[in-house]
Amino acid sequence: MTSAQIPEEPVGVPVRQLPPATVSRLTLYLRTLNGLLAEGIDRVSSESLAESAGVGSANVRKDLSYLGSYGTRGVGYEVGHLSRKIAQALGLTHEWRVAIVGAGNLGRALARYAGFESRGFDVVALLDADQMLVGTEIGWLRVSDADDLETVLAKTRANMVVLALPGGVAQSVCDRVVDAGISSILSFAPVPLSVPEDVNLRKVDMATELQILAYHAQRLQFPPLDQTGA
Amino acid sequence: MTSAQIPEEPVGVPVRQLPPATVSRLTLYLRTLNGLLAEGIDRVSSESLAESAGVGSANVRKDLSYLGSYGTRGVGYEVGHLSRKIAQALGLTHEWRVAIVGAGNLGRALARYAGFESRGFDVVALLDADQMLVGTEIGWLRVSDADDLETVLAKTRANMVVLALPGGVAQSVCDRVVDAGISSILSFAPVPLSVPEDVNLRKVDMATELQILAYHAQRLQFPPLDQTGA
DNA sequence: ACGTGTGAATAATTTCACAGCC
DNA sequence: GGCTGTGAAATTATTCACACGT
Repeated sequence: MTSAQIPEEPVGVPVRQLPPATVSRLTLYLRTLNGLLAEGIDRVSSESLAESAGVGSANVRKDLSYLGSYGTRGVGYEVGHLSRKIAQALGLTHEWRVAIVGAGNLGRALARYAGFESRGFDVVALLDADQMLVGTEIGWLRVSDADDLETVLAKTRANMVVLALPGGVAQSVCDRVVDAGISSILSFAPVPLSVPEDVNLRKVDMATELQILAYHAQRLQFPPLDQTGA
Repeated sequence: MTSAQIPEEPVGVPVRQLPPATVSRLTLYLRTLNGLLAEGIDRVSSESLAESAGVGSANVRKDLSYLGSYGTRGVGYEVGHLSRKIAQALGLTHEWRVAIVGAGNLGRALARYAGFESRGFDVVALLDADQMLVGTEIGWLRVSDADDLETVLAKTRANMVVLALPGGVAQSVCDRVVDAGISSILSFAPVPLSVPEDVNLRKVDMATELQILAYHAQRLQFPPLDQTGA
């Protein structure tokens, strides 16, 4: 039983707009903090947060300062408290219901990915257009028919959608998702998608990441070749 | 103590180093260009590249100018040529052999992900510690025993490794991979990893992406209560 | 005309360095 | 002594605006 530590601040959302670079690092800090929590460690310095996130400690302190002054000078940060503050700033105190469209390899992997549940994202639906898959159980979900997209989204009150489908159909499904009123979309489709301005679209492309690695690897492994193109 | 800092490079040769932000956008342009190629479209403007990448056109032109002047004023860029130039700049003309460690849901999804092959990455091995999986066929690969990691990496001459495994074992496997001489690692493990400085590690965390979405969604749906004092 | 290429201007981000508090 | 919090400086990235070639 946790004794009364820090009085829960009556949510004031004292946070203004955070710099995008800060937002993405906050998720890294949060991950580290939750790991520390699990280990029972309750204090942490900007230095060690910095190390596990791979950034400088001044950067960490600056990021955290946007949330307010939750550290103790000469001591560090209290893990539980900081974790809660970051979660709050990121909007993770709300309930996020995620529908995954596409029950192929990736969609199935995502549907069973424990990391979602454990971090406050509730996977409420898994859809696919393939009639062979519709109705089958994957993880704890039954695959719904992608034809019923709008109905399923409404019924499950999903407020986020993950697109895990082939490039060919991504844009049309994306359009339907947008029309259904979803404004937060995470796409794993390896194609550019366009959405209205008020819709938030993030893209993850595994091959892209490998390409960036390739660029750096090339620079490490191979001497600067001179290639004056024909 | 590493003192690899170069205070200033008195270059006489054109600097080959690309800004990190440019490198990641180049992968987006490349994706678009390859799509255009497939459609048989052979010219493109910075404006339309910009649109599909979601950036400004001046940004595109600046990025491309680091590679040289491959556009034609008043006309645009020749799709095939530009595609090749970008691929070359990113080091995609080399042969990249990727070993995937972890044949769980995600590892399997990655092993069968067509996007790798089609973009010049050859998946040469899939490993797992689970004896139930070792020896089974996934996609066109037979799962190798993770105990034989070093041997498999050597035999397949893998030069990149993708970690698709649970957080608990990620660091130890990562260490072994590094010891085996791999210096380009893409991790999907939802934990911070530490590697020597000369090793290139990139991290993709699906939950992280959802968290960033959550932040923006929260700001859309629950407008910041404007109460600085009132 | 049109759209690239690019220096110059602006904005964002990171790093420095040190005052302030425990 | 140790470590946070934060203005100021440095660095990096984006945008502007227009000259230039086709």
